[in-house]
Amino acid sequence: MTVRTRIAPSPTGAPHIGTAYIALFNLAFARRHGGKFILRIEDTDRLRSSAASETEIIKALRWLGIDWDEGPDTGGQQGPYRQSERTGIYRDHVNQLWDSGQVYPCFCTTERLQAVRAAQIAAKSEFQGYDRACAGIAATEARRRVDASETHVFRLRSPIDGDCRWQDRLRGEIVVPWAGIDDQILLKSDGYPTYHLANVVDDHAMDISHVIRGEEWISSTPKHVLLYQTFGWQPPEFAHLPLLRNPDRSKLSKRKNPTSILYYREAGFLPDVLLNFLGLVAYSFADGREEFRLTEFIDQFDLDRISLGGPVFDVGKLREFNARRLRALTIDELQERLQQWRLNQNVWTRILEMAQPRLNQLTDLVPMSSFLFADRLPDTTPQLLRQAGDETTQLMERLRLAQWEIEQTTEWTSETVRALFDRVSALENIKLKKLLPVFFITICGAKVSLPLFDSMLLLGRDLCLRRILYAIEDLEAAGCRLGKKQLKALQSRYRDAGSGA
RNA sequence: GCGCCCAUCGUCUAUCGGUUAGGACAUCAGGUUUUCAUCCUGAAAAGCGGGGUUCGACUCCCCGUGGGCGUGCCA
Repeated sequence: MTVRTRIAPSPTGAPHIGTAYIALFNLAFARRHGGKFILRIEDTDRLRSSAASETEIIKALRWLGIDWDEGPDTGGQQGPYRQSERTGIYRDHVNQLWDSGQVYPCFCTTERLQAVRAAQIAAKSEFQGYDRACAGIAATEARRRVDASETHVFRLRSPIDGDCRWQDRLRGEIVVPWAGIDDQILLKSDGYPTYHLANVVDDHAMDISHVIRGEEWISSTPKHVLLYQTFGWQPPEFAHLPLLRNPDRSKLSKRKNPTSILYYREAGFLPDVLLNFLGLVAYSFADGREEFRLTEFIDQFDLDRISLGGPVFDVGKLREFNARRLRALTIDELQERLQQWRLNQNVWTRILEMAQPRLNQLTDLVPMSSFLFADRLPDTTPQLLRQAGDETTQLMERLRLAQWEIEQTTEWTSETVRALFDRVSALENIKLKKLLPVFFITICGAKVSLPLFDSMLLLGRDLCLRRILYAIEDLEAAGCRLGKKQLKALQSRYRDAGSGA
């Protein structure tokens, strides 16, 4: 059997460090066994998916040195590799199951579903999920309503008793009672497939032999196993990797850690070090080696050596690995790395264009632009407090709004940066000019600096986001915490303004 | 609530029934260095609890406990 593995990111935001982690193990396993590694874009969420995010994910993975044999950008025999371009395939498969009665249209409204859910929670019902209200609608009646273009989804009939069992490569047999699994939606009312359908159909169509993915998928594996059964297909081998964790052991999240791969690039981490580090969480070499290149990782890779405890992503240890690698470089190599990063002619030209009108002596240049080459700035709290005066609540709110805005922005251009600050100033009902000093301090470290938006472009989205988060962190430590209610109110104000997703 | 997954130093981990429980990062102490950093040496630091199985359990089983994930027309 030919080994074929895949990484299947959803392009709904910044490229996530967890994607790289799962990708690395899939890549290594495929290469180790002379197989193929595939990139498939799971853009079935029409609302949240974006082409910009897909581009960023591809760029980020390539920056790390992760390469795939087939994918939306490289092509391949079993494409297309973007699920939005395969909707016809999913539709055909659902129709096939509809004909055989294993799938049925469901006409329940979102409101009814919410009500059912709320009632189940209120009644402390053991079963929580869809009540199968539409499962009993007569076939002819269902057909008629669908033909009449009544809004509907398609659901898969699931067993109501017995157990679903399968072998996980790393965890052995997993047994899940069917009773806890409801009739899953396969096709949404917009005609797009859900993850479950698209994933199974594509893994089969693309001859994926091993599904190596995050632990968060274990609980939906029965749905996938059921789909393979229903289609009469041989399921792939499953291996569920432990999830990366925050220091508090919750699932790695952007609120508590930098999770964007781009942050690590912008903040001066070497791609090979980051990849090396990712190969060390949840995994160890049989000979205890801790420093390695990708080729060495592949050569010795053994899927069964993965450990199952959820590893904390320790940025401190990553930094130390990065330091060691940096120090081991020759000066020429170091220069090369620096140029690849940000210290190059092109960037300097852009800086000079901004700096020239502000220069009195040549000596002004480097101090003036040093913030463009830093990760964390010296504590900006005193400056921010001075700027805010008594209005510290407002200050915190503005930082939060900017944070949320940046998190929503995947395209990072002068237009989008400008637009996000326009939205914040509209939301706060003040002029942009009045709003910006706070962000000059947060991003540039001083109220007086090089132009903010262009600086932000140079720094990159995720580093700017980090600086805002650093500022919030520091201010909170200084006692400027927004109350739970205040934060909630701000959130709903933000949502109502229509900026949020 | 229900279901599932997991459990060794603070953190990442080794150990696949018999070890003084090993390494790495962080921490601390000492040494080298014009400062600092590097570098070297050393120290402190762990088997969640309770039952079994066994001549012998970190290792296998069960029950607790703790953590995580899932329970979406998100993936």
